[in-house]
Amino acid sequence: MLDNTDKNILEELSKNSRLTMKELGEKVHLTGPAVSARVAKLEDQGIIEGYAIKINPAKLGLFVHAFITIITQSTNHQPYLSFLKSQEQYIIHHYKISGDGCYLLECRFPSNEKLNDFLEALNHYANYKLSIVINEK
Amino acid sequence: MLDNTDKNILEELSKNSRLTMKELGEKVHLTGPAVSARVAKLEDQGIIEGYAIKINPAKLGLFVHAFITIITQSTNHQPYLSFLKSQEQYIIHHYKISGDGCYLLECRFPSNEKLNDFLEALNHYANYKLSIVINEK
DNA sequence: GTGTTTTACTTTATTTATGAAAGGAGTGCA
DNA sequence: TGCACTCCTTTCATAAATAAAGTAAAACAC
Repeated sequence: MLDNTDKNILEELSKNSRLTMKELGEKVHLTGPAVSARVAKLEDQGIIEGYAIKINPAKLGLFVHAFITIITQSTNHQPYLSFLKSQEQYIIHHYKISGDGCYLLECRFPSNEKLNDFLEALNHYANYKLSIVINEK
Repeated sequence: MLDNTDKNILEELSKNSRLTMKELGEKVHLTGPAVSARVAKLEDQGIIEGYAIKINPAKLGLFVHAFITIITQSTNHQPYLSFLKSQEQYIIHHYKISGDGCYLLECRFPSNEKLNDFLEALNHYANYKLSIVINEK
């Protein structure tokens, strides 16, 4: 399905998706139009879903990175889900999981105070276990 | 530090980082050169760290998305860390955390079989708790 | 209040990249 | 051998990026 050139294209675009087609072509030993056609194909196949930027969260004042495992008390998750919708600003990802909880939240907060506020509000809807990220890697 | 135009720029680039500066300019009501200068500034400030692609993992055959909480037995984490380095293909993120474990791993595997192989190997170095992602959101 | 500097922008002109079209090389197949 | 298909290159018209110059408004010194 994907040959080595395609894999190289994905790798180069992962590192820098704003390469020009000419630059990308040079990296994978193709001309601009050739690599452009391949990228279009990868988009059509849905392998490339989109193009995004990497933002430094600390520079935006988001200093606290937390994972919160949710254990809902009630079988009706709707109140919890509605609450979450009101807190979208802090939520990066929200996964439904099997294992030690019902959901896993990945969040970023400006401060421990805001995290504390969030947890107090959350506690009306669910129990939780908190993990704070100290470091990546 | 950031005005509304900058926030709009970050939002638009998060949705599509391959916009031309001319298109981006139209969205935030600036000319190409003006928005180009702002983006360059955001890069210099380290707010924009880079440009990446969103890849559909399932289309690359990565069907199993898992979070693994690591509880190391020994105080010497080095064997575990070396083991991880040999398994880089599966690791998306590796966080050092406070809370219910020492580390949190975010991984993607082609299949439950590969996940099982990974866990059996992992078990020589650490205890773990496994959460498998059923769904995002 | 006046003159100066700074900042952020627009306009213009040159350079560079994109994208469409045509053509060629290699592969599979009847 | 001849045909169809895929994937590529080359060429060229169009569009975008970028550098440079000029403008307008705000900040500041005196």
